[in-house]
Amino acid sequence: MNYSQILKTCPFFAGLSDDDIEALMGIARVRESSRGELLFSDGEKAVGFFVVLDGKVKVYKLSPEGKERILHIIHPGGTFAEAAIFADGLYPAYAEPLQSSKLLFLPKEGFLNLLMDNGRISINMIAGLSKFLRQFANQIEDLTFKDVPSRLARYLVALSDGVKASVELPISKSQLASNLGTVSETLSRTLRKLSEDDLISVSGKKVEILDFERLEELAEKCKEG
Amino acid sequence: MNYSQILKTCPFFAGLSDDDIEALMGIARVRESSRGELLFSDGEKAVGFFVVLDGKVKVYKLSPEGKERILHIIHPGGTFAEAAIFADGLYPAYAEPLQSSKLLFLPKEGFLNLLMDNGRISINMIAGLSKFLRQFANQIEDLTFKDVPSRLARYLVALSDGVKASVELPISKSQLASNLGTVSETLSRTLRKLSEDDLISVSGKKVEILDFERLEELAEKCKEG
DNA sequence: CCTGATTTTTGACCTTAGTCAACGCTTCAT
DNA sequence: ATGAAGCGTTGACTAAGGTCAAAAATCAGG
Repeated sequence: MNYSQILKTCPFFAGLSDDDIEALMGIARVRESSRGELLFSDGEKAVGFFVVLDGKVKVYKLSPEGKERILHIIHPGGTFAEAAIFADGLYPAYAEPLQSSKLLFLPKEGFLNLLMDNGRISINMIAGLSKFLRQFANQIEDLTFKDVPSRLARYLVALSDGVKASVELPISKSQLASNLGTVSETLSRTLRKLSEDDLISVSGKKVEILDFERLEELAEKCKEG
Repeated sequence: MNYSQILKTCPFFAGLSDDDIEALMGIARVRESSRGELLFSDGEKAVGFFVVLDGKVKVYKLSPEGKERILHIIHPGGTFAEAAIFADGLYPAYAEPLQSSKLLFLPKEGFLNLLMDNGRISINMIAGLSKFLRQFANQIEDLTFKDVPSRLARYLVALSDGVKASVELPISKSQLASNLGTVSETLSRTLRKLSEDDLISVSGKKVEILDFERLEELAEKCKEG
């Protein structure tokens, strides 16, 4: 199977010429990793970054008590730890697959050389980082301005793409809780509350959106708003 | 006065050759702006980004009720909105000087062209974005794991550089509250509590650190930890 | 040195959401 | 089948911190 094809579909490498892709593949290594296997730890020296070809990876921080806070969930086509090989050369969090995954590993050395003389790749990388930055700014905004019901509503609206009436949660509810900055108990209660208000109906991982209008309204709403 | 000299001292443009700097200056425009003057708004089309030469600029989000949450405070040498000209081409927040400031404006068009064929500038930019990303990840971590006293302690420790026994708050207390993700009332109470515990002593913007040891401990500590 | 404006502090109150603990439901391996 | 382990749900309790309102302190002009 041809990994170059997969690379081309991934936003991080969009718009690259065949030569560029070939250059990238020249330094990349494929790596298979199974659920729960630690890819790297917070504070570890960063030797390269990853592209998810298949599967799902969580990137998370750990509190001293061992409670985890998920920063992102990376789906196929996404990259992670690309910021680490710059900043201070240390991985900033933990990473581990949520299921068996196929990854592409890009070693720091080779990649930096490539960047030096390929403006296209650099600009893509910059654009990708900018998007992350945007996401994080939104998360911070949410954490300060929105309560759990709003954050959940926003998540569901985003997941539904503004159209689908029925969505499937791509991750477990406790993972979702961690990603929304809350705990599973609260998420559970909140899902129930939204159900009781006839905004959604939940059965397992399947969530029906009953009242898109009001759900979106809730997503926009702020604390005490 | 020579702005090139200032550019060279600023991390974003570190390590650039004189030619690079000259190229940058060729496309840059100097702009003076006074306290409270809106530089750009959330959602506005991004036509370029800024370097702070002198003064101080706040970048913030607004809740629908008009409450502001400060995302960063930019000091001289710092840049802002550089992510905006990529991501989706819109400014992601509001920006306005906290005092009369002198800024350098880099227009999007010219800057992108420069990036295309200057690997050094690209890599610097990538490194800068990575650092922001790191900061944001830390903020998210803090908001989920740490309570207000810890966040304040961390802020003070950072401000003191681990040495100075006495620090001067560079911004007003209500601005600081917003930056720490809380409100001025809570910040006020927290400062008082830390004073009563003899960790610090406050008078106006001047904060004496009385017990560095315990303050650092508090900064590390987590909710219920 | 007043005076009006802004910032900071304080007090009383109340809501959100986290903790702890218990229990139901699956799934999987022995 | 039967524990064992993991996830999800529920209830009772608690505390951190936000809101509102008002006093106190600080600052800037005239």
